[in-house]
Amino acid sequence: MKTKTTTKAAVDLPLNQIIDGDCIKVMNSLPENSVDLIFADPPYNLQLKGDLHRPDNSKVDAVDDDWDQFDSFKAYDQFTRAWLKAARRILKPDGAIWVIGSYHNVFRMGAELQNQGYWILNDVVWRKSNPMPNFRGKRFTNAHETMIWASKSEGAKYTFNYEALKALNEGIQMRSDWVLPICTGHERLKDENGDKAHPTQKPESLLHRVLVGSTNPGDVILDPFFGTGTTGAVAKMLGRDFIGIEREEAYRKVAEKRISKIRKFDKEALITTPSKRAEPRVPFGQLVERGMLRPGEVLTSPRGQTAKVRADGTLISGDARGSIHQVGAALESAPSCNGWTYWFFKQDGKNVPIDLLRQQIRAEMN
Amino acid sequence: MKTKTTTKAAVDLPLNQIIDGDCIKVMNSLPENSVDLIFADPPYNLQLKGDLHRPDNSKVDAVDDDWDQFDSFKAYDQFTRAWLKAARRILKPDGAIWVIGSYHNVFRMGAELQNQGYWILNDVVWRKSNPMPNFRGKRFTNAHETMIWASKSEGAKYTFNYEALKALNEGIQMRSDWVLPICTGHERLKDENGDKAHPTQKPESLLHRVLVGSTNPGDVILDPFFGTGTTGAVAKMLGRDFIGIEREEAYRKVAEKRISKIRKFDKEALITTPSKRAEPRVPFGQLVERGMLRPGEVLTSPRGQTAKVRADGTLISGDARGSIHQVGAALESAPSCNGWTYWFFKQDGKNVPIDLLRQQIRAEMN
DNA sequence: CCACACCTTGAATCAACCT
DNA sequence: AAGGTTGATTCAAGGTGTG
Repeated sequence: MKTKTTTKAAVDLPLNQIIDGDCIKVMNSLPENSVDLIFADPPYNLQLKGDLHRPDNSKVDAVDDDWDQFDSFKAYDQFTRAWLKAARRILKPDGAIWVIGSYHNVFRMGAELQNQGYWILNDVVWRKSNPMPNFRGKRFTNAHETMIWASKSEGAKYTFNYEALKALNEGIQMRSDWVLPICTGHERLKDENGDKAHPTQKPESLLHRVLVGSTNPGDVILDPFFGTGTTGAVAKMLGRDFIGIEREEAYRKVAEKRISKIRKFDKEALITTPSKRAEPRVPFGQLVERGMLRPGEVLTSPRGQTAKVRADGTLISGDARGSIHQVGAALESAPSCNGWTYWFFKQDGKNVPIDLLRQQIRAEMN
Repeated sequence: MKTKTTTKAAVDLPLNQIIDGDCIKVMNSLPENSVDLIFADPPYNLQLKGDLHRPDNSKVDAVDDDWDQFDSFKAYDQFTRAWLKAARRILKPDGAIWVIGSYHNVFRMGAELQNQGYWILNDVVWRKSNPMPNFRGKRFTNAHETMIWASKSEGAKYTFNYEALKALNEGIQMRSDWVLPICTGHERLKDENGDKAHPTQKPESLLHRVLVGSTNPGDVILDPFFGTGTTGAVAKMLGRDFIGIEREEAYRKVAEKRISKIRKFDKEALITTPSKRAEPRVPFGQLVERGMLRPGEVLTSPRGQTAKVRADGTLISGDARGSIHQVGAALESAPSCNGWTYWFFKQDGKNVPIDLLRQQIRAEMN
């Protein structure tokens, strides 16, 4: 662990409190070079138009809060510039910042970080294991959000707990893409009506990884858009100090109650063993995309049936078309069929089951 | 498949060629509103101390202090602005663009796309299954790159082959994170010394997914940073036309040789799963006219609601009367309802959805 | 008690066509 | 150009209820 310059000012910080007010004004009132890490989850400026309904006609509870409304990109940029500047002033020279966003706002934040002299260390993708689908089938499922990790300036001696992260990842170096579920179940805070207390509550697992990786016990972590306090809760668990800023009273109240119930972990409890993953699913289409099978290539079955591969990973055999499983089932007049073991392709003059190709892909993934 | 406006200019395009020159000048020499898709993999630059060229080909001085750093971003932004503007002019109104980059440049590209009026549809993460590790253990393994998919403007009718992508993904909606290996092995092009011919050759699997998903056969795809021609190679395989622009002769030569060896896939293999919207529209009244349903016949819903068919192809159920969709929506107090799948009729004592009759009519039409 | 079916929900720039 | 009509469209978790 590296030693850092401790400024005299640090002792005057309002630690482990949630401050009421506009984050820019509050940050400007704090001493410069005084916090170790900033985690910021600012409004995304979603610009949603009409209502969205699911295929079952239920209505999606969208983010339509006032705090997410901006008049233009120009207004949003001005806001971003101001809070990033205020944040940079209070960061210690070897401090760092994390910001999180979606394609609506993250490009503007990233560009402004660079403009102000922050030094980007990584962009990290939070891949959601259970995202909301795209109901109308008009785009790709929006299945990730992007975080940017940056030091205060180029050459700064930022904190990176390489070994701890490697341990979190079963002994393998931590990558820039993290698969984590969204915040649901008991962790999701509810208001007195039983509705979600905050529309965009982040999962504690996300903050856990951020704080274990880029802070040390005793560090001061500031969150200028505190919301219902995930940053504070995880900081407290992990033996770090936090400063929260939040202007909505309802959110502050929920956060205070939440954090008061948190107990700091025992030191030994800090390390968790992640569970083993199931075998990853490999879509047949990937064999086509990757050129392991060519569109137009003919597959054969044990009973001599044939089918032709199409560019989208479906098969065609006479009138039957569909997935490897569907076409196999149709040809056998069976209710179902495992296409992976049913279909063979020619390799060096021999018939080989396509499952062999799936095994190759799985081997590469590990 | 939707029909698009075909401009007269399209016939004059230099199709399936690699054009020598600066991409901005070349794009400016092409007719406006003429290409369906642009795929761009521009220089990732930024810290390329001295390697950066302005749009006029003048060289940017080496940088080491903050002021020059700012100058370097400024020059990169100027370059980005210029080529994105040239690209937008030649895009058809319903055309789209894909750009790919890393955290060094992608935030600046994304912000500029938005500034110019492009409408971001998704950011897509290419998650590399075999990235290069971070050897020093100072950061997260840089295991992904980011692509941005955007239409020319808000409200444009961009191409999205939802069903084909879903088929590629084994029947599950395609997400915004794609796991694909980097380009290695036989696919990786070598020069005469056996070294890699291009430092950042993209895998064909990546382009396969992009082109299957966002173009149709016969579409024109332009790549302003053609390199060794992955875009052209995959376009040719998939029965699309391409236009490549590349100013390095060595890359052009490698690309030409590569593409000449490509064979287009069979027509049958190129057909991908069509969207249901593309099927011909059948008015419900036709079922009545053709005697498949008789006026007075009673339809039922899954929840036991009933309605009577009238001679003009409308339904009546209590006070509700109107189309199959309107009456269904009224009975369910829903904002909308697909009457084809909501209503059932009796056939041989069994309840059958009326959509079956529509399918019979459609089958006759072919 | 378990197994299984069913219901709810999540930072969303989510329609196309005809009159 | 605006407004009305047709009709296409969802995945993974977690919680709840029933047999």
